[in-house]
Amino acid sequence: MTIHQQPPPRATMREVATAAGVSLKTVSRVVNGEPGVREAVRRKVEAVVEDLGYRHHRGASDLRRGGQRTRAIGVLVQDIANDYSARLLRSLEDATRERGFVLLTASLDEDADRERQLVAEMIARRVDGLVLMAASERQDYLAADVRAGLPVVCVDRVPRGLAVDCVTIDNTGGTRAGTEHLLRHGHRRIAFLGDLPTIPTARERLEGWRQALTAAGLEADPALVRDGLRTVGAARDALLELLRLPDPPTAVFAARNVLTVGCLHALREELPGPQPEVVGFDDVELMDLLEPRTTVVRQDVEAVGRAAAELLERRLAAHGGPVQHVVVPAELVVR
Amino acid sequence: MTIHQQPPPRATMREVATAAGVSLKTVSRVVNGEPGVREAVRRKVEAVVEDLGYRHHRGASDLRRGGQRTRAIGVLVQDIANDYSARLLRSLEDATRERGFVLLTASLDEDADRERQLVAEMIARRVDGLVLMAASERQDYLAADVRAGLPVVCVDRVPRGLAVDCVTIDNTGGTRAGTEHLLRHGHRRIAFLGDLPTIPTARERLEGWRQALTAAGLEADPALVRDGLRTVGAARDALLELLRLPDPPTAVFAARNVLTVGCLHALREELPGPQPEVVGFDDVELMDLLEPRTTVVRQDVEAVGRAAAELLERRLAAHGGPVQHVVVPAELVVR
DNA sequence: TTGAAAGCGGTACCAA
DNA sequence: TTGGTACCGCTTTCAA
Repeated sequence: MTIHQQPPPRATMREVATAAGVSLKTVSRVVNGEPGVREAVRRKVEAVVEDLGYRHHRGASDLRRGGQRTRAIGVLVQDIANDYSARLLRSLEDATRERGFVLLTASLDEDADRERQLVAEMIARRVDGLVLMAASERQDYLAADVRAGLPVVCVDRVPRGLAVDCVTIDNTGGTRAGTEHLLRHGHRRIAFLGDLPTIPTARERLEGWRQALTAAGLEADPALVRDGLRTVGAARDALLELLRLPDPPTAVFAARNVLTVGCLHALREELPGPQPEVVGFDDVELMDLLEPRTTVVRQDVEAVGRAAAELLERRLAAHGGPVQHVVVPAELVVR
Repeated sequence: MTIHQQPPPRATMREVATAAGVSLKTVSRVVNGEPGVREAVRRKVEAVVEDLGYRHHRGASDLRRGGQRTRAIGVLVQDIANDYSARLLRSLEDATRERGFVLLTASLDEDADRERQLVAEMIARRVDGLVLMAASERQDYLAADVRAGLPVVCVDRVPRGLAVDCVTIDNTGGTRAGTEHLLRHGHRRIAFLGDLPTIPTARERLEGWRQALTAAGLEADPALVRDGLRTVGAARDALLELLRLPDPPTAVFAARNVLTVGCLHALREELPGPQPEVVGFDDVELMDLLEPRTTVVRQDVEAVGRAAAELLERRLAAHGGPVQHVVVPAELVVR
């Protein structure tokens, strides 16, 4: 017979108080480092705390203090396993750690339902604020909570239907710069590989490509656009397909790190014509060591995280004030 | 003059009850989807909930339910921005999401003090369990909490001074396999680049290198070992230095992803002699496209996450039972 | 310096 | 089907 011995429940303040022969309130004072306790009493209580393995219960404490301050921030990103999301998370962690914040994190996978569900979960847990890399088209479902004082900062994507602070990369400008780089190299037929067109960021990058071509007096040929690409394999296949066109591109702009990797894989295949030049959005480790050299538009993810943390803390300190939109410039890294 | 208008506090169940003209308990029933409420009343309450923007307060609920179930898991990894940690996190997320768990995440940066501080923080927040990629040498400071029923699973590193479940990679075996691969290629002087020797994982990998050499009847020359390496640059410099030895290595085993990248950078430099063959622990994206082809020991991070989640849930369901140690095999990917 | 009692936002038990 | 009351673990107020 297996007996599942329930471990003894954790000691509470009351138990510490009883064991130390003092009142509950005195224990509270000691645990919170408040003054007004005789040194001898304080020592006695601390000994019992140690002895009973007492651990402060933040939930109960927060509840009683009432002030809606859990010192937790909810962070919803696309995919924690993706380098971009992971680095953003890390930079948020660094920017908030010293003030004692803890991060509740989750991945959305471009799923709007998951976003709403997780946002609700975070709110139920009374996070002090929310950093959101939205998967949904519109975030108006958050309006009531924002009105109720929940600080929200959208990152990477501009909020729609909701007036909150946000931090984005200059997607259009970055893509334009990358495309112009290819134009300067004499390319006239430049393909574009993009993510789901439902993602604002993806649309902005497509727009940058279009702007660069138009400004150069070229037609933005729709036949050279492949979007809705989400994986390395899809990008690879798309590029190979483009190269088999009657009038194939001589260069390609890959609008996301995963897609750039896909292009580089495609270049290893038997190509029907000359090797196209690749420029990608997002730098990827080791790419600087690869032949052919691939120029990239690099985003300063750490700056995005820092800015988001700053905006959040400002709202945390004082609700109100106009909504802010920080645009972090993208840098062209020519290789 | 700036007025910081405090937003109205969130509506409570009591307020919903008053507004709906029912008792507090009835609202609780509706919110929790409990039976025993007339359809008309339920609808009325739901309307008021919507109207007042009521949001359930999990903290208060958990407190009253008492059962120590916050449905939150604390995950402490080395560095969220590192690919390995990020993928582990993601696989833990996937494995626990369906059961409604939320992840509290933080990076330790090999800092034992930070580990203790963050563990305390997690416990104060009453996480249901802890996944720990330890930075500390010994985890005995957790003994009281484990005895009190806190499920802890150590990942990547075997716990010391604490009897808890753990999931590790076969570091020694993986490194041995990688080193044997180099021996088969005829190499006799094989260098080893490793992380801080205080990290058990790093020591195990060094041991694998040693075992392979000894088994081949060779001396494990300490002059060919460089450890304490933490960055790409440090690994690069270390390899270049080794290659300038009077009797330089003809091959090198890099014991971590960052160090392998460093080696690949070194190969781009002006080398004093022939190019050494590199084998690395951890696969890195794009490495398969690089020349020279680099063989790697690949770890199944997702399997580690799944196993950790499984062990955790087992403890969550029923405390007790013998401590388990899952070893995930490492795979040699020959290129 | 110390403690008793009330209450934070909910849930459980039992009575109506 | 509904509601009153006690209470989860802690902090606050105020009195001793």
